[in-house]
Amino acid sequence: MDLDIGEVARRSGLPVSALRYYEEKGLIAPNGRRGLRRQYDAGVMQRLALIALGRNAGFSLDEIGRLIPAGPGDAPALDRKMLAARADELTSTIQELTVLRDALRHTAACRAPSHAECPTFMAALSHPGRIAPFRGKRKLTK
Amino acid sequence: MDLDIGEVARRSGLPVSALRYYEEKGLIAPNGRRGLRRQYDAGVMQRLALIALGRNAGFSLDEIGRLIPAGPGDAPALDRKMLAARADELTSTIQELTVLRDALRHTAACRAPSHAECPTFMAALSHPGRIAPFRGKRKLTK
DNA sequence: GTTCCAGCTCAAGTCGGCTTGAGGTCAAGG
DNA sequence: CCTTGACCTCAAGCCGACTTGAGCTGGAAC
Repeated sequence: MDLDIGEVARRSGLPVSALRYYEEKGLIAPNGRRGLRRQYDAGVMQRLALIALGRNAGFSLDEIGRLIPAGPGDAPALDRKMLAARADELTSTIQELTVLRDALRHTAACRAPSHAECPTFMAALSHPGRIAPFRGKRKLTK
Repeated sequence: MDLDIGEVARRSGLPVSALRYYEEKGLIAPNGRRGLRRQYDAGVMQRLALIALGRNAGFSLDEIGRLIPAGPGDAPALDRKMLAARADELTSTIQELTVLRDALRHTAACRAPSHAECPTFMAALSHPGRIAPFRGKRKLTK
């Protein structure tokens, strides 16, 4: 029992335009068509979940495409190396965010007359190498 | 002893084009000009550090502009409420990323013949509400 | 049999954060 | 004097991930 694109949109929370876009990018594909209409089988939902997972992990759609080629017989074949690498990156991202959050929290709470006089704040400011933005493609996710 | 834009670029790691762009957005301003050339005082470095901090925390340049108006006498006046709110958001972002990283790591290591047979993987997939992308402006930072 | 609705295609637009390019200015050095 | 190099302005372009709009189709309901 196949699903109309609208139904997939409803179930996934993604706009139909995004679904068509994903198709264009080769991330999903309808089972076939009924007339003009794309018909999806229920498995697409899992694939979308997987894509979302990837997006949340900071992969671009192109990377996701490389990461989860539709394996033969529909089980996505994941690239374990890429996953492990991203896991490591996430670890350092998490680390940075944690430092940042603590600094933010402290700064918000700190009652020094001027932030310039708060050592925690100043320490966060002079944290080495933090001025130039990440040059990576990490995005998380908009 | 004032700095040329090129010197600021060198010290901060930011391209000059980005510095001019920041100026256009009202985030930094030269001390004055010598001929046509912008001259910055050393304090700009701290301000850039602050901006970088904000970007890393996921604020847009516009938000940063609102967050750190150049206080009277050059000490930036931070909006403590906004900071606290973002700290809370960071906490949940961190939480999500941690779950994700663990799932990734596990998936990479897992030797089940197909990922479909790995319960950890499947659990990550069906984690509720994770399909639709965040609609916020969070970006982290590119 | 016409009015709808959901779907279709293709091209163009949007947004943030810059970058790039063309063309101009200016001080210092050979 | 003329070149070089660092800077200047302004307009346009770029990237990813979609969205929007115009104009079309095809089945179903009245």
